Amino acid sequence: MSIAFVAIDSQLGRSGNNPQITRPSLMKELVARGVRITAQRRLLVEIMQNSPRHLDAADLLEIAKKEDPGIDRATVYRTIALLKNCGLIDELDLMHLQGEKHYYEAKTNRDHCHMACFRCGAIMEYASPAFEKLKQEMAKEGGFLIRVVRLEVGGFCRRCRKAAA
Amino acid sequence: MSIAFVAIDSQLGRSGNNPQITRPSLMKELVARGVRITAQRRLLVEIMQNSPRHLDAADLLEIAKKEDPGIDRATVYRTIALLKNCGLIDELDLMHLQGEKHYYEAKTNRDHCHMACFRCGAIMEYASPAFEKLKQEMAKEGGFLIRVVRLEVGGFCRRCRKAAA
DNA sequence: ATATGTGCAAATCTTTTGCAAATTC
DNA sequence: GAATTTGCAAAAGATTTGCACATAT
Repeated sequence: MSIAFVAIDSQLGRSGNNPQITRPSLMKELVARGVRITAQRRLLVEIMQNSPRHLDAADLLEIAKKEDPGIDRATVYRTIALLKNCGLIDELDLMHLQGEKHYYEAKTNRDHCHMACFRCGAIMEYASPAFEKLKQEMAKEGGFLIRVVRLEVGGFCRRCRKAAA
Repeated sequence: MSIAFVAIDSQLGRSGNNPQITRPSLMKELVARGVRITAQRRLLVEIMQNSPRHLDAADLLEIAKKEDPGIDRATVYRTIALLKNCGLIDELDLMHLQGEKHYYEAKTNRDHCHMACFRCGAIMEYASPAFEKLKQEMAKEGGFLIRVVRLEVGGFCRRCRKAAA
C-alpha cells in the first residue's frame, strides 16, 4: 500500500462547469452481463467500488485478505481482467512514479485525466469539456471507435513547482 | 520484434492545419547536456532516432546486436533511462496490446496521441490544436507544470469497426 | 450435475542491480 | 589517471498459468 498518493489524491472535476462525476454500480453491471457472482468477486468488487484511492493489485489483495485471508493473488488478477474486459474499470500507470505496476478505478460517467507530481507523488484528477471535445475530434477525424481513453500527465504540482523554484 | 504494428503505424498529424512534425537530434541534445558519448549509446540512439516504428527494449536490443553482438540488455535499459531522464524520449504502453512492455519514441516538437486498434493492432498517431489547448488548460487550471504527456486511446480503427459490424 | 471459478505453486516476462573489467575524456 | 559505463549473472517485481479441488447456478 503506497503512502505517497494520499496527499492531494482525487481532486476530480475542478474545471468550472463540470456536472457531478458518478460511478455505475460494478455489481449491477456484472449481473446485467450475466457474470457469475462468487464470494471473492463480490468482495473485490466492493473494495474497488468504495476505494477513494487508486489501488494496485497488491493493495487490493492486502485489503481483501482482511476479510477473506484465504483469497489468492491469482483471483485478484483474474477479477481485474474480468472487470477490464467488461469495460467496467480503467487501468492507470500514474507515470510509473511507484514502479511498473498498474492502478485501477471504477469507470466514471466522465473520462478524466490524471496528473502526477514527480516530486510529492500527489495525483490530481482533471475533467473538462475540452477533453470531451478532443475525444470527439479524434473519433471523427481518425474514423476511430473509442473504447478506452487514458490521459496521464507528469510534472510538478502547484506546491512543488514553487518549492523547487 | 512485433509484427502487428506495421500496418497503419505512424499516420501522424492528420488534423487539418498541423505544422510539420519534427524531431530534435538526440545525439546533439545529449552532447549539449554534457552526456558522455560511448559506442553503445551512439548506436542505440541512432536506432531510436531513425526507427519509423515504436520499439520496445527487446526490439532495440535485437536491432543493436546486428551491429554490436556484444551489447547487453542492461545497457539498453540504462540508455533508455538516460534518454527518458533527459526528457528526450517518450514512453508508451500502446494499450498493452502486446503485453506489459514499454515502447519508446524520440520526442517530437508536438505532443500527439496514440490510438491503438484492439482488433488489428494498428497504431495511429494524432496531433491537433485541441490537444494543445487541453494541455494549456490543465496547466492553468491545475497550477501544474507539465513535463510529460501521454494520451493513449484503445478501440477500433475505421477498417476494423466496419469489419466487426 | 455441470460448468465455472479458486487456491496453490511454479513459470514467465520485463526490468533492475552488484560488481569486476573495460572505456571515455 | 580518474570517473563513468559496460557486460555478466543473478535478483527483483508484476503478472500469468496448469491443474486438482471447491463452488455457484
